[in-house]
Parts: sequence; structure tokens; C-alpha cells
Amino acid sequence: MKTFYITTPIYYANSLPHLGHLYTTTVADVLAKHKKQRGFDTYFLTGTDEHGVNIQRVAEAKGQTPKDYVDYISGEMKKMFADFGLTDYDIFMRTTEPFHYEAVRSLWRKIASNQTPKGNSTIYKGFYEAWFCPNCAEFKTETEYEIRDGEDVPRCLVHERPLDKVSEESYFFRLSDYGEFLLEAIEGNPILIRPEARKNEVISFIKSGLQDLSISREKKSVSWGVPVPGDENHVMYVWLDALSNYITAIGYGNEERKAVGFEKYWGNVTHLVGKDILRQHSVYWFSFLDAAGLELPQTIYAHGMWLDADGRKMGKTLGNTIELGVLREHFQTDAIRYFVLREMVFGQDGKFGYENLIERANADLASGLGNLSSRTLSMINKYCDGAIPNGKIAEHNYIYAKRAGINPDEQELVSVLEHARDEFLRKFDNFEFSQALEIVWSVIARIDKMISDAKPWELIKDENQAETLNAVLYRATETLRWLCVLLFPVMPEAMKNIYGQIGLSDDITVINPENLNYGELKTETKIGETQAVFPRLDKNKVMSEIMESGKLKIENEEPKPVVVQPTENVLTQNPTDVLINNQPDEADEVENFITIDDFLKVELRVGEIKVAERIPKADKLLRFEIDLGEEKPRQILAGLAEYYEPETLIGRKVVVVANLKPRTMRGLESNGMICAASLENGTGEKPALAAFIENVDIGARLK
RNA sequence: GCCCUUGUAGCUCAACGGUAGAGCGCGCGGCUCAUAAUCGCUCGGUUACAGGUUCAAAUCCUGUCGAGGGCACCA
Repeated sequence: MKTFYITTPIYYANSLPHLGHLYTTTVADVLAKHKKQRGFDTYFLTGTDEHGVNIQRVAEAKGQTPKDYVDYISGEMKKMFADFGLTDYDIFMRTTEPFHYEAVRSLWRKIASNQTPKGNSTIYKGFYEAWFCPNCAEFKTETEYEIRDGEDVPRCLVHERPLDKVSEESYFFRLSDYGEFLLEAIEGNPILIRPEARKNEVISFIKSGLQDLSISREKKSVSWGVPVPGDENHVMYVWLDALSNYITAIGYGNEERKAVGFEKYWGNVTHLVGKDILRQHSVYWFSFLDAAGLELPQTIYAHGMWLDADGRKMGKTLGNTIELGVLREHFQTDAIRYFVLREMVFGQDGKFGYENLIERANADLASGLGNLSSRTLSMINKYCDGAIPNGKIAEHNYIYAKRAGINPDEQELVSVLEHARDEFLRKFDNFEFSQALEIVWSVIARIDKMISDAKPWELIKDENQAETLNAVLYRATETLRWLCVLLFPVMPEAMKNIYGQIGLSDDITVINPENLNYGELKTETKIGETQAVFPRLDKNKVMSEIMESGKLKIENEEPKPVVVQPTENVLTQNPTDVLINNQPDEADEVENFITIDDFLKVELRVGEIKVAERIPKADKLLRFEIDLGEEKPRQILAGLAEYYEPETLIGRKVVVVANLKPRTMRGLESNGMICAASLENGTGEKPALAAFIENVDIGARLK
């Protein structure tokens, strides 16, 4: 039997679930359901990565044991998955499972017993150097210390005291011997790393030279991890422990999971990862696997990140994150699933805004698929006593069918459906979900058009058209049946629902779309009770509710959690090697202060508007000449034309960013920026110019 | 500084080197089975710019500019 093994990253258990977790897991769930339908023996892994110094520290800060803490986080993750219907995973992997300890230790031994492609030992003991703050009693990472001008020794950000350079014993993996092996494996295989652009990045990273990788820490500095076999003074450090979950979960190196079937699944694994952890999943993971004498994965696919509706990165500070609570409260799970697959070109970054989601749900689901189902079934109720009519047209009635604009031969529709189905599957197999869905929607449009052309509500009045009417309704319903099967993995609940409304009761989860045959929908089948599957959303109403809940949330916000940055290995040169995770998480976002120096870079000055006028053919721009106490007034352009009459601004004193890089707009150079309070919540309210209550001198600097 | 990707309609995206299309949105008209739905029509493009190769370029090559990303460097 063909097998398919799909994994999400195991999410690092140091922060609560967010959109990135939901997204990757959703895609994996869709793929798993799809492959199951198509007869694959499918295995779906997700879970949490639960070791490491970060978790140890967060737990300590909360006065918990690390185990209690990761139990809590993984519990939250499972709850979130359940909230969004993501319950079909075969294992929720946790690296704290005893079987994983056993297996990863066995993997370590296996690797250690082998040699690198260049005949060296794979693992050796060395030293790595790190900066240690005695006051904190902790090693400090790049993000936790600063190097001041003219100083060599970094200072702890907490105590501002110079750090000690401490040399610590560590085991290293001889990654530097694997460059050629990796290049050969990756360059020659077009589907090993996808998409192509990411593959190129990995290749160029490898070509720039690989350094050996520290894979352990002394137990005295990091205790929360898997002990190194044969040296209980060390625990494994991050990657070897975390990545290996993909094999330990299916039975590598342990008895407990053996029954799952490492042999049958491993050759057919697809790893979904965020682009931020691709390198670890390729360079490190492939090398570990080779060192253990194991096959490489079939495909590792790096997907993009979700940006906000304006294309900016999401973050706490910008307040533009998508809140899972809001999604759950206001949107159908199936609509979210559809949206994330339809809206993002898989592999590229995508934009996620509540408004876009509402628009998609209304246009494609409510008006599109939902309405087609609704109009078709309601006509069957009205015109055919609620039973699927016969779709055949007798030859002597062809003339009437043609008169109604209907091709008497259903073969034309059959080829359309078959072609759409084949293309859909082809795109799906190639991870082109967005395009696959587009194809399905072109079929919906076609059936809508068929109905409009045939006008069943008129056919019913003409007894010569009885067969035409039946054929139209049969064709529409049979198409719906096909669409339910195709779309089931994407929108499982809704498609089951429509499938049931058509009057079908077999198990849609195992209907292979490849085997769909036109005409298998049985005449005389009684259709089920019809109901709207996709509710239409009132955009304004939903948006204002979301805004309201957003405000409430900010008021009730808990104090910020302790900031913990990932610990880095100082010797390896990859400070950005963050843990298994994807999407920016809260812990990364908390610290976002600027220094006084940063602020002083911005030269804010008081200026008086001398001239203000509209610019021909520019709807938004106004041209100003503003006196900043310089030789002559500056020309500054600002997008205020929609909100202010230029005349009313003359003589006003405003705050100007005086050292902004000049920029040309509408052919005019702008030498600064006028400061105004802007309401960026999309309500279109007018901005307010910054002003002073007291009298101020022109040119005065603000600081 | 080096490298990768990308630039097509207001927006999101298509288009083996062969007549630039679709969806959404906008405007007009039709229809009533349906969830203010749906159907038709219209509007919308010098394919970022400049060269080159070719019978033919959105597509291939070179350069410029813009966007995103990776690495290095700096902080």
C-alpha cells in the first residue's frame, strides 16, 4: 500500500499557540485528509519540542518545573487544535516522552559509531566558549548582552556588568564534512527542498562553508534535556533531539512506537516547515540522517509567513496580529481553512486580514459554493418532490433541450468535470492549493451559468421541457457531489454537510476523487433537509465586533511574561538559529525599546506653514512651504488633501521631521514630514496635526 | 558588499518564446430557483524602465530602478 507521512514542525513549547501553528497544522491536516481519500496509508505527526534552556528558564521564572510548564503549553496547543477541528493527527509528539529519550539516545550512539563521508569521527568532544553572567548565573546569548563602543567584553543587559568568558565542554557534530554530500543530494533532486528559491538559499548557505555543530551542553548549565549516552554530564542540545522526533515517533530506535512502522513511512515523508527553520531541517537534519545511515526525506517544503493586510510582519508591537480567539469566535473553521489555502500561494508569504477573510467567505463560499448548493437543492425540492431526477434526455426531446440552451449530450459536462478533477489533483500534488481551488470555482461558475441559461423556473411551466429541467438539476447535483469529494479535505464539515443534503450517506472521507464517475448519483435518491452551509457575514458588523473585542482585550491584558530569548551557541556562527517554531512568537516581540540615541536621530522641529496649496491631479497631496527658521522655507508634501482645506492651514505651527530623506512625489521634492496623529484602523477618520498650546518659536527642536 | 526571488488591470494572481487572461472590486443592464444571490455587458494594461537576441519577448540575455528574502559585515 502506498504510504504518506506528513509532519508539521514540533512547535517549541515556550509560547502559546498562534496563527503560525494553526496554519502549518491546517495545511498538514488538509494534505493528510486528501491522501487518505486517495487510498494512501497516511500518518500525520504534529507536536511540541519541549527541551532546552529557554523552557527551563521560563519554568523557573514561573516557579514551575519544566515538565509542568511543557505539560501546560502542549495542553494549550492541543486545545487550540481541537478548537479548529485539527484532531486527525496520528500522534501529538512530545520530546519529553520516555520513548523519545530512549530512541534519540540510540540515534546518538548510531551516529557516533559511524564515520563522516570523509572518514572522520562524526561526533567529537571539544569546547565552546560563551559569555556568562555570574550575577544571573546564566550564559548570555547575543540578544542578552551588548558590546559597548570601545569595549571588547560584552555586558549583561540586566546587570550591565562585563561578562565572563567561560569555556564549556561540548560534543560537536562534524557538520563541516557534509558539505559535498549535501550539495549532491540537494542539487540533484528537484523535490527534496521546495520551493526552488528556498532550495537555492540552502545551497548558497552550504557553499559558504559549514562549521561543526555543538550538540550538547554540560548538565550543570542546562539540565532540561536528554542525557548524552555514555556521558551523563551532558545533555543534548536542541537540534539533534528535536529533529529526530520525526523518526522516533514512528518507531526508530525504540520498542514502544515500533508498531507504527518506521520502514513503511520514512521513505515517503513530507516535512512542512516555516521558511525560518528550513536550514535546520535541511542542512542539519540531512546530515544527521546520513550519519545514522538513514534515507533523506522525500520532500521538505518551506512555506511562507502570514503578513498583515498591508503586507507588514505581524507583531505585538504593531498590534496587527491575527488572534486565534477572534478567528474562533467569528469564523467557521472551514472558512478559515479555505481562506489560508486559497489566499496564500503556498511557499510565498501571504496577507491575512479579517476583512479579506470576510470577503472570501462571502464571495467564494456564501455566494459561490453555498448558494449553488442552496439553489440547486431548493429547486429539486420544489420541482422534483425532493428526489434526484433522472438526468437523461430522450432523443425526441433534444430539440427542446437545445431550445433551452442545454446540450442534450451530457458528455461535454463530463469532460469538463474530469478535466477539472485531474487538474485539481495535479495542482494539489504539487502544493499549488490556491490554483487547485481556483479550478474548482471555475466549475461552480459554469454550473451557475448553465442554470441561468436554462432557467428551470420557466422550464417547469412547459411540459415538453420536463426532461430538460430534470437534466439540468441532475447535472448540477452531480457536479455538487464531485465538488464535495474534491473539497472535502479543505472543508470537511461543510462538505459532509452538503453531501448529506444531497441525500448521500456513504463515507466521504474515503472516496477517492480519482475514481469519481459521472452518473453514479442515483436517480430517485431523496435529498436531505436543505440548509445554508456558509453563513453570509456582515462585514461592517463583524469588523466592528472584532474591533470592540480588541479594545477589551487590551484593557484586560495581563502583565507581560518574562522575556526569554533563545540561547545561542556562541561558537557556531549562526546566531539566528532559533528553535523549532515558526512565525514570530510573542517572546520575540516583547523587547522593542529604542534608546535615546535612536530617538535623537529624528530631528523634530517646529515649523510655521507659510504656503499650503493643492497639487493639480493629486487627490491626496498638499504642497506646503514651511518655515523652520532656516534661510528659506522648505517645500514639504503631505497626504492631507482629503482632510484639510489648504487655506485653513496657513499660519499654523506644526511639528516637522526635519531630517527625513527627501522624496519626490508628483514630480515635487518633499523635504520633511509633518507629524500628525493618524488613525490606522481603517475607519478613514481624519488625521490630526500635532500642535502646541503654548506659543513656540519657529525652528525649536523637540526632544 | 555578495547571492536568490520578484515586479502583469484598483486588489490577488494566471499566461510550453506565438492574439496578455481569471477572480474580486467598480459601472450599466437582465433574471427571480437561490444566502442582497446569479447571468450578460462595460471599464480597466506601453506586462517597472532601457537596451539586446528572435520571424515573434510578459517569457530568453544585459543593465537600471523598486519590493521581498538569504549570507556576510556593522551596531
